[in-house]
Amino acid sequence: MLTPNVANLGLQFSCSMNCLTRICPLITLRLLACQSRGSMNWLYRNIGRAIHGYVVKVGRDVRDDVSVNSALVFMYPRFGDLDPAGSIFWSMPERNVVAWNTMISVYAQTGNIKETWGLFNQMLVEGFEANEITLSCMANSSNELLQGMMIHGLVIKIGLIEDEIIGASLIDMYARLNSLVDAQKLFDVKPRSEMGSWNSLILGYAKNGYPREALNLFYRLRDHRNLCPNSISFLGALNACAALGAVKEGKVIHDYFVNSGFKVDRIIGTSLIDMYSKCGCVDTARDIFEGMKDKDLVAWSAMISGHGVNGEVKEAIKLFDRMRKNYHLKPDNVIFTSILSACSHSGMLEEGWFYFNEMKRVYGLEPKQEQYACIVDLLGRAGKLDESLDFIKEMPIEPDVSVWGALLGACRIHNNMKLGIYAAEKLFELETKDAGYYVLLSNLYAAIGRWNDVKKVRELMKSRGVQKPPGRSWVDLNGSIHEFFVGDKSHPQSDKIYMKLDELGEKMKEMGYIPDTNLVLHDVDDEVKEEKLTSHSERLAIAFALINTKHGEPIRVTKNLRVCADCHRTTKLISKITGRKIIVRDARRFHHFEGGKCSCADYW
DNA sequence: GTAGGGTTAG
Repeated sequence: MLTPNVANLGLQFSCSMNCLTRICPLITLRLLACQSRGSMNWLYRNIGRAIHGYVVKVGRDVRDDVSVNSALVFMYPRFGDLDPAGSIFWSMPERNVVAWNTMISVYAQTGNIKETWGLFNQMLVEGFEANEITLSCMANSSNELLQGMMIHGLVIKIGLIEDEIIGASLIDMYARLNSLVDAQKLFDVKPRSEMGSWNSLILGYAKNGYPREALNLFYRLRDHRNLCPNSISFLGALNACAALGAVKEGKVIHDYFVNSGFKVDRIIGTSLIDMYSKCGCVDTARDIFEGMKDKDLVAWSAMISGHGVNGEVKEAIKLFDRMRKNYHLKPDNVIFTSILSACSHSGMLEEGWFYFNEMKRVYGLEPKQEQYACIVDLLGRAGKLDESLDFIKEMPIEPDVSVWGALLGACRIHNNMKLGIYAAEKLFELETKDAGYYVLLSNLYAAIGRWNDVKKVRELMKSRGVQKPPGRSWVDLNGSIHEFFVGDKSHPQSDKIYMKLDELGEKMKEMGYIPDTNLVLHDVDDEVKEEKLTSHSERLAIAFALINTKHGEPIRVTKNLRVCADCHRTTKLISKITGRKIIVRDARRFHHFEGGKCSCADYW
């Protein structure tokens, strides 16, 4: 029985027309129940549509009911159908705050920031008063600090600053806008008993580049006299471990979760898949994934990208095909992004194009910036730079920073100065604050010795307040983290580390290795450049790990920036010389080095 | 009835 009808939904009533309104709450409840995100999604979608059909037919009282309509507005976007939500909302004969909130939250969740703010303004103009849920949604869809502060001000003015929902949303907002100090301040003045605030701040730190702080806060909560972590707190902690690549710490937290009596549900399961994948333990992630009873799109998504990011493209594609064949799940933009990026990082040009076309043809999904960037990347890495530019020119939407950035990255790989500089100009017109792009352009200029332009890029960064974080690499040795900066000599074992690097350097030179000094960003002579290169943070970390682990044991290193081409070559050689498996996770992906080769096949 | 916690490229 695949097509539900009203009879089997329990909505057949024998009541006269004037008591029709009585069934509205029941219909509303049924509609709201249609929001499973699991593998039964398709069935609920059919049920929801059937109920909607019934609502339209049964009579004006039901058709015009505010709750019923709000529930419909709420339901459709859960199935990815945004249009019906908008048209239902606008054709409602009367609306209340809940109806407005529902529509605002739909726009906020789908990232339509302009529409969200427009709706919010109109709601106020029409004389409705914002409540805690409205303002929580608005905090959510503030993507600039000024907007956020305005909402914060409004919260104070309306007298809702004590509200727990709002407190958590504001913390979340400040963290997302990279204003962790403000987030911490809000947390500090809140009554500490509010779990919402703890969780918001733990997640805020974890997701916004401060994983260590997230874990510290999580441990404070663990040791708290009156409170203990709930499953959301664990999400934050696992997220932080994923960001750190700290698999041992992650495993301890995983065990702690289970021993505390929590059940690994779909959400924690997905988070575990993500954590283990991002720590390079794809097998463990896979075990958890296979053990999950009801996998939804997000779980599949996490596992597919887990394979992709670890260089296992074939596995990623196999899994994607399995998902489409065996389940009634409709892939979304996120899954396609993972698949496309996996293809581009393995140079699978044809496959990438195939999936890009399939997105629209089979699933009716409109490609977004992310997917366009993937294709630009795909063409660019394969050396088809002109085709890549043509592709950008034909895009139906205005290319954003990520698209131009992908072209710039490809130009650097293939040393195409002219096009690279063009891409960079386009990129910087968009006023990005992402330091990585400035470094790319700077590298381009440095490679051809245009030091004046290198200086100009630096000045541009300064004037725009862009800061390049210093390169850091770290190793998790028996649960404690050892961290290294470029040229770092502060570690107690520093002498041994540099001796190890010298020893490896000699062996590498015997194998014909010549350092690529183009990659050092300073206007200095070659000897000094070489010295800087040999002390890149990941090399220090690798040498440290070699000294402190048993022979044959794999080495895991995490780096905050992307690994440079020279370190990549070097690590390949070190894996051959020492016979060790070296797993490096950089800011973007994994490199599994073994026997002189890397899983990324030199595409990254 | 409406919010908040899992997945995404460059």
